[in-house]
Amino acid sequence: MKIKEIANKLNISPRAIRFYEEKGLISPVKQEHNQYRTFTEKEIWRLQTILSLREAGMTIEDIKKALAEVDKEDKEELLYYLELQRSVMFSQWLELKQILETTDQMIGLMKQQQSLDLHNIFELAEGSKRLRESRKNWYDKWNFDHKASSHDEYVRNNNDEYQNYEEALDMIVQWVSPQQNEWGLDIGTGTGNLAGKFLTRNIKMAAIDQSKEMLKQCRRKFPNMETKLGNFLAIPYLDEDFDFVVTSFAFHHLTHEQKKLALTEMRRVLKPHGRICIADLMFENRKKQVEYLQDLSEKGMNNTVKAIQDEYYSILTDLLEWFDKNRYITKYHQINDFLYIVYAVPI
DNA sequence: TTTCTCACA
DNA sequence: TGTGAGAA
Repeated sequence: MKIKEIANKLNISPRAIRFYEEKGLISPVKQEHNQYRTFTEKEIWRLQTILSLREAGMTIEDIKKALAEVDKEDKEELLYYLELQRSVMFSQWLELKQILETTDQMIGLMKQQQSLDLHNIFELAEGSKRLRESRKNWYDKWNFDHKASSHDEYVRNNNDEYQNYEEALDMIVQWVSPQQNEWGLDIGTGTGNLAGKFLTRNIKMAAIDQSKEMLKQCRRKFPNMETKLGNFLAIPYLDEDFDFVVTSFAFHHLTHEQKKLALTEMRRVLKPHGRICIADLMFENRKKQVEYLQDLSEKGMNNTVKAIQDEYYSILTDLLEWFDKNRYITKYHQINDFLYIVYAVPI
């Protein structure tokens, strides 16, 4: 088939088809004598795929990568690209939503004061910008993709960071004690251990993680769990979706600023009565953190100091304060030196 | 008709 | 991320 025929068939310009070729997405054979391109069924299918992915908002470069996976017939990798795409779109949606909110607040201010209070508006804009950057600045410096295959074993054998692991997970299930028809979300699920505990109690669960390799393991262990690529700062679900949100041993990977954003995100995807349960490594308060780090550096354990600073352990009192401000009733329990479990129910 | 190239938004 | 014009 010649270029105009498929152009008509697919409702695009011949020019666009040549453009896709130029970008390396397709490579139709050219006839010897006149250099006309000829297209086979396979190429039409490929073009259709390109158009669909384009429709889904993928850039040419991303489509190129995705098509490479199609060529390799790697279903899982293609799925990953689609999910990655979805999570990117979700972040963009959240950003737009946030800009909308900021604008609404500005409109509100204008109406209230009948004049431009530049200072207020500047603060709003700054706040919005900070949130956006906070989202953008997240990256996986711990390389969880790399750790995925040995993660479960590491957890079992690590009596430091993952001390009382099973106990903590069981306690979350117990504290949340979900009803049969409820639906929960596990953020930073890793290989799905926490979500799995709910699932085996016949509770419908969604599990998200930013690492595709972790999710692979998770799907292998729990084939009927819903899994999605995503993170704390852009939870890939619509508003008011879940009855409860849980997370274990993951919250400390966020900076303090990002933690607040994450809590706001959790509240967004929760139904109004939705509850939150977090098990993680924390300091009881800021004073204890300072003292502990001082103590360590006096002992010359600078590596440990750095490790703890890098992991941004939560401050229990900060967390409780946020919940209090946002009208939650909380209870918490200290499991060991650093491991706490916090449970929050809206008033 | 189609191809290619250059410029343009 | 495409499009338009013009020459071959």
